[in-house]
Amino acid sequence: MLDPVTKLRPILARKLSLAGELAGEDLDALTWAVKQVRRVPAHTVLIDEGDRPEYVHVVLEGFAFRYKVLPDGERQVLAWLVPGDFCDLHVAVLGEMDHAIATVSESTIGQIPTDQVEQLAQTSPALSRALWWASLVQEAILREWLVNLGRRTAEGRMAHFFCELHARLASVELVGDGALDFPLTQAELADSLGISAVHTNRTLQVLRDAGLVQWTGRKLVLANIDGLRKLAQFDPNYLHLQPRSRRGNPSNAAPGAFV
Amino acid sequence: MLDPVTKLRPILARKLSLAGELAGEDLDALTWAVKQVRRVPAHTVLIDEGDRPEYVHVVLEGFAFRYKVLPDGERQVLAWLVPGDFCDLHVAVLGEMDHAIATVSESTIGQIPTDQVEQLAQTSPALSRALWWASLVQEAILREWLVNLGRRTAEGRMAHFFCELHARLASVELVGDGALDFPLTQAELADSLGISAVHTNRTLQVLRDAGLVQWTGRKLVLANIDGLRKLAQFDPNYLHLQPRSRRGNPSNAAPGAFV
DNA sequence: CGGGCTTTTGAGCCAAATCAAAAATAGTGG
DNA sequence: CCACTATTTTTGATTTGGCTCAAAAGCCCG
Repeated sequence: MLDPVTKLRPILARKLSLAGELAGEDLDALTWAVKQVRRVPAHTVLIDEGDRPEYVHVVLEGFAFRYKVLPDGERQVLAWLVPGDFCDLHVAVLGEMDHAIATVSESTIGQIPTDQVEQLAQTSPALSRALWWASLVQEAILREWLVNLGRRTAEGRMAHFFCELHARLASVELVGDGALDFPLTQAELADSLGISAVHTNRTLQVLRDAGLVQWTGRKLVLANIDGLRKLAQFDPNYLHLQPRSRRGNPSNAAPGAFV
Repeated sequence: MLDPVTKLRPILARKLSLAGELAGEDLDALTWAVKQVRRVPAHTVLIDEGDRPEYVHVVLEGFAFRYKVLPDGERQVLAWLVPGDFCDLHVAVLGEMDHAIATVSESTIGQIPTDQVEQLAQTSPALSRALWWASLVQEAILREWLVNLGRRTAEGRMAHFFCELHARLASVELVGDGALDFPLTQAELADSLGISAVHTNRTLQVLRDAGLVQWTGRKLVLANIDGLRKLAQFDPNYLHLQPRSRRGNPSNAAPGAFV
């Protein structure tokens, strides 16, 4: 279980540092704006379609996911939200939610009053920019998912999903030598990849038998990341994780940088 | 051909009025910020993956589209940009483009220097909010497309695409009794729907034979919108086009409102 | 009127869906 | 700690939606 006081700030810091430099005071202000830290059971709806939330939610521990359910009952997962991710930074502008968000695993969720976020953003351009960045990266991920569903086979989609989650969790230091938390069922994975649950199972077996991944309990091990990346045609550029000044490792970069 | 001076402002006005009230001065400021209005041929790349654009592009006439191309040559269209849509409002925050944008038809494109947009947004909260709204609606469309590719059949996808385009063009007053401009080839439609060109053709025939659509030349007629909406399970909520105070037509709404 | 797109058709094939049932796991309460 | 459920995973058999390859027909436009 997370200790709100000592762990909240580091999580926000790790995440937002990816957007660029951020002053300590800005981080403090954001940390203090988190009015509640709730412990939420697995499979709990945090925000439902049609809601007009008064709080911005931040995932601090555990996994949550965006999703939509069609009239015929089909469900599509739209995004996975991992520690450091904001759930609904900008709903206020749109008015009401056009999708729902729920936890998969038991999670710790921070809540910031919507108006306080707006106020903070107005006070600090750097913080505003960092929150923007977080929001735009989520949009970039959405675009890549569209490519995933539109133009990759089941194997490619799954491999891509694993690579992305690995990269995202690694960026907030939640990967211990290739092993990451993976509290999903195969049915939930299926709804993320746009394939059936049965086919998800069979596709998974292919990746397993090829020695690419191991999935035991709620732990996922990417046993052969290069193989997965190749299979997935994975290019992490869209995650915008590398410092903006150093993209593509140009020859004039300092040797050893970012190793 | 568009007359920059007399038509630019109305296009921006129609689009941004959907976000809520906007003062005349704000619109003027934005209009004046458009430094260039370019006439661009069909099939021209406006911004490429990896670019760091100095201008924000606005479509004034014609259609453009976002897309990504995979190493194996597969292409996925990520979004269609129609008159009033901004192409790259916020790339500055992310640094570089993770996808490309090109025209399909001959188009008129307005260009606003990136720093001027930022400055305008800082000066006018209302304008800032309107631009935000435009950006977030594009994200909402992206989410719905994910549902489309993940959980609808080819027929449903195509019907949904037609319904969406109709709604979007109608919102900027570009639909004349069910007929809309549709300058795509079937191959481009295929890359939008995540299906093959051949299957696109056959799916189209099904919709045509069912009397749902007519597509001749570059004009598309939705002959049976209700039928299309049903087939597509189309719910326009995600476009966030209705005034925020009046969602779902509650019983206390004035009779005849929004007819 | 000819050459390059775009659309259409045909035939065969394959990836993934569906339906159904068995095996394995994970919880839960006694 | 074990029996009893409920969920999750796995397997099998069959069907189908959509893909590929290839060629023909239709268009547009100089």
